[in-house]
Amino acid sequence: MRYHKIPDETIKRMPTYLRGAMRLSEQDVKSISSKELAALLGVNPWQIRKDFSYFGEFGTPGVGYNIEKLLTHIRKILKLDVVRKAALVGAGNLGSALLAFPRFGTYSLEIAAAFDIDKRKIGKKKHGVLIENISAIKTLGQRSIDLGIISVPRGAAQEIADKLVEAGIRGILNLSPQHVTVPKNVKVITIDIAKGLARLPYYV
Amino acid sequence: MRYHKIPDETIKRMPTYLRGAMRLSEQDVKSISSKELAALLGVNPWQIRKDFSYFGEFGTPGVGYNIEKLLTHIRKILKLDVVRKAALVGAGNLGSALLAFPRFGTYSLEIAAAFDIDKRKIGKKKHGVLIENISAIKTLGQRSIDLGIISVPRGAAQEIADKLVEAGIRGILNLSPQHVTVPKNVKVITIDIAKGLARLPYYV
DNA sequence: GTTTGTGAATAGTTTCACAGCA
DNA sequence: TGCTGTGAAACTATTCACAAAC
Repeated sequence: MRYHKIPDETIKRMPTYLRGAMRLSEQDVKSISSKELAALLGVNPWQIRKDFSYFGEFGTPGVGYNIEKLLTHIRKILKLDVVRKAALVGAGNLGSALLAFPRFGTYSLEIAAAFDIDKRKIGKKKHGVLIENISAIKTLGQRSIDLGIISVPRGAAQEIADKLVEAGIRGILNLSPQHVTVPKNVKVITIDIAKGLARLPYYV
Repeated sequence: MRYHKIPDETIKRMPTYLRGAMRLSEQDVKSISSKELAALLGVNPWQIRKDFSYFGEFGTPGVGYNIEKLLTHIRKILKLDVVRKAALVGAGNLGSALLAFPRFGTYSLEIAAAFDIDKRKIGKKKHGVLIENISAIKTLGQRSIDLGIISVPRGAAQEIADKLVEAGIRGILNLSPQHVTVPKNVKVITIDIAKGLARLPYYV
């Protein structure tokens, strides 16, 4: 394909394709057609082909996509070809659940630091990660951690976002139901679980 | 506005507007302009006006939107004007975190039942909700619970979805990283937290 | 003067259909 | 024959600009 801006929707689907490729790799599958991969992931075959085509040709007509090649490509595209370290802020119920998440490893992601305001938690380990004082966020710059996860109550979200930005964080996963304002060189992705559930009755 | 199909993207934004209106109501604000509401929520004013316009005229030119009217309208649109009961399946780390979630109440949502496969958890209460045996899912139909939340490991997701559908559940929030197939009269919304984080390095 | 509601213009995304390659 | 890659068409959503309402 010539030159094209890559649709954001395509980027949103790439982790799904990565996960699919990982699964197939574990099962020692060597290659797969867009049709089979589509069935596995619950999407359309032409959508997969179009998405992949934005990044150049990596399939073989008549055969399909080589799994190992797919893995390498997608990891490079998503910049997940090296382990990415993230800092978790807020080790409450949701935060603790994230520390125990086995899924991050699939994407070469690692929660390398955790922070909380609660003195009873600070200094203790949760799922192998030491809980540090919020004030230590400023040391993140020297620890090659450039992603942040906000799982604090709504009222504290903006303040934490500011601290993370100041510490040199470049991407934030915001799990609070609060819009946070950041400089435009920092990317924020907000996921509000309650909002997902709130949308369901409409369709029922 | 004449007749128009409502964009799904509009529906996705409605819970955000509802949350904003709730906050303003608590602060005893009586009315707000699209511009002010937009600033509060981090969206565009014309987007808000367009979204609202799909449901008829509920603003006053020169003044703005009446908060109480807004609340009533959005709740009715999202069918959140009555309390909606949901069943949680999987009371592990993430599931337990959801049981403690204060946010669901904001949207008139209530986790009214919880199920797990682990015998040590069954019969005990977590955050006020009794953990029942997975086999009791079939009783949901008689308990006026028509929403389900799946927070079980990937491998069990489809099986749980099937059980929920069989019990008469109409909407499912799937928090596992697994595509689930359901009859087309059932709506599934999948939220994969790890996928959100996995997308961040791309933008960094 | 201020702010809504909305047709029209623009932008973005998905789907199709098929040429071209293995 | 089977499957990819991709322009073009169809569809969906966002942004604009301004008439009408307060």
